[in-house]
Amino acid sequence: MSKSLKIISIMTSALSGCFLLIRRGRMEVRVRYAPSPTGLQHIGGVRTALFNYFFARSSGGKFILRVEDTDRERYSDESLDDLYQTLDWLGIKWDEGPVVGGPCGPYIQSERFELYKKYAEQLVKDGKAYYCYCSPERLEKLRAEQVASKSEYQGYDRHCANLTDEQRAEYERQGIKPVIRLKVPTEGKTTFHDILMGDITRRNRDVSPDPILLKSDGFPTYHLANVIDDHLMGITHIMRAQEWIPSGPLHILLYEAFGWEPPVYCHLPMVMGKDGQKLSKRHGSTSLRDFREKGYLPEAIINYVTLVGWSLDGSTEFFSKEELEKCFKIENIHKAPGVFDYKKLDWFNGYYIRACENSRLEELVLPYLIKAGYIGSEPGSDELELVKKLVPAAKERMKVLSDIVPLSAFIFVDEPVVDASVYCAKGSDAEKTLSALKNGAEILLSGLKDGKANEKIEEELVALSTELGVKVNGVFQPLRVAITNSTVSLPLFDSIALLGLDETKKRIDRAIRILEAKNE
RNA sequence: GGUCCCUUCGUCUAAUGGUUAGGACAGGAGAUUCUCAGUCUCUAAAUAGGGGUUCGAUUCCCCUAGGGACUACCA
Repeated sequence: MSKSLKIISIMTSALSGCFLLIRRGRMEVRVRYAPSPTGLQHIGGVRTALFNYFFARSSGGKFILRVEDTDRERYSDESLDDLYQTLDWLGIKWDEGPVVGGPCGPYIQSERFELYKKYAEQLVKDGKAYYCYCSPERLEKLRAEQVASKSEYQGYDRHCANLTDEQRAEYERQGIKPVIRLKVPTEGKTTFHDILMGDITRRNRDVSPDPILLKSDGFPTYHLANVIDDHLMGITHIMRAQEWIPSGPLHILLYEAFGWEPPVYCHLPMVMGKDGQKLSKRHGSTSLRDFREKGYLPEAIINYVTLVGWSLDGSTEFFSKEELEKCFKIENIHKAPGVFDYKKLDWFNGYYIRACENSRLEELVLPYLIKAGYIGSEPGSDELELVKKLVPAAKERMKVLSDIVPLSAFIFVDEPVVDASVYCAKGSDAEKTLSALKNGAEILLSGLKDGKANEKIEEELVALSTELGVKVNGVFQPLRVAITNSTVSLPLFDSIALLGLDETKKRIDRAIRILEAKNE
């Protein structure tokens, strides 16, 4: 297909898309998530995606994914992969966009390359924009001077706003590739409406003067591509982070220059770190990949992230994706920025892990055990059996899936505690500890061999503690340290079941030897 | 510097003119006859400050303070 044909097809498909909207009688909600694939998907972006997605679903509209890959300097394939993977992992499906297509495609801006140029040139023809030949060096110098002089007026000095034909021809002869800049009016003011914030007005003289629409490489800047695509794709509501508020008036100016009706705006409160600054790497993990790798569940991320800057009624905490698809309301979005609380996310994640079906949890936990080298990369049936026993015992102790590794380490890595004092519980002494270990082992091992119920054995151990004149833990602690090599562990009977009787006996005998050597 | 936005417990938030200002996380105390976790109970903790309007302001208006964002051939 030739380039011009392709443009025509884009334009007509956009038209038919719009026609579809109108034909439904009532204006259908169409929102979009339009990330730039220049890095990994992070919490802030995902929250924007979620809000758009839930708003679309709850209002019976369409959720569109658009890839804004106009910055070829920072673009990476990895980022694009990560975008798809992340949305897929979260279970967010887009109605129109890359891969699935749609009536307003293509949905990847680099594939619409020629389109933007055409619109930008039209603006020049209409006298709404102009070619600028200023070098980056000159602009850099200009900026440095403005900063140094603390000038109230900052930005481009409109050096090329009124070039004569001769001047232009001369620049062209020199082979300078121009950019196209929008003529921002110096008089008057521009207002846009935000659902949350109300009307936001800015004097045109305060709008950053004459922003670049088309770069010298022929790619559009964000402002141009964004406005054109939002219009052609029939976007009705723009939900994006509040950091975009300052460019709102500029976008309105662009819509006016084109003679288009601007959509409704809804600027989302930002997600901050503990120090009140925009959330970033130095606050902790921000990329979804990080969270996925550490073992956060998608339902926990969705639940918690949605609750930063949104609430249903102030008391409902747990929301499934499906529930949010029904009850999400744009009016319940907050104005004020919110701090991302890692602890609360942990709490949600622990909750969702506990709510998880054991069979699913077994599968989720497997990669972590494999990565730790605890089980083979293709686990055998005995290994799977072990995991099956491990999961219910470890489940309510996990905040993230990777917690399975420290919780189960005692099974796979045997590093005995050689410090005798560790075996001794508070209120006990070396002699009683050794005695508790010996007698306790006897009760435990023979009881288990005879198939006695755990509760029965536990009773006998408690009786032993009374006999020795120590607290219950005075009996359990030496056994626990002997068996799990730690004062903190899974419950004793679970630990033994995971280890097997032979290994348990071996470890207890060893501990007895350690304590005896010490007591001599 | 300029422009714009924001302001209820430490954190996420509920209450929009009349409540002992509610819930949750985190914190503290206790219970659960094994540690840890979990669960349960209890507890401490807020309307940024100052002016108005009003019989009455968390809620409406103004000012101040604090915080944030933007001010690129990045989005």
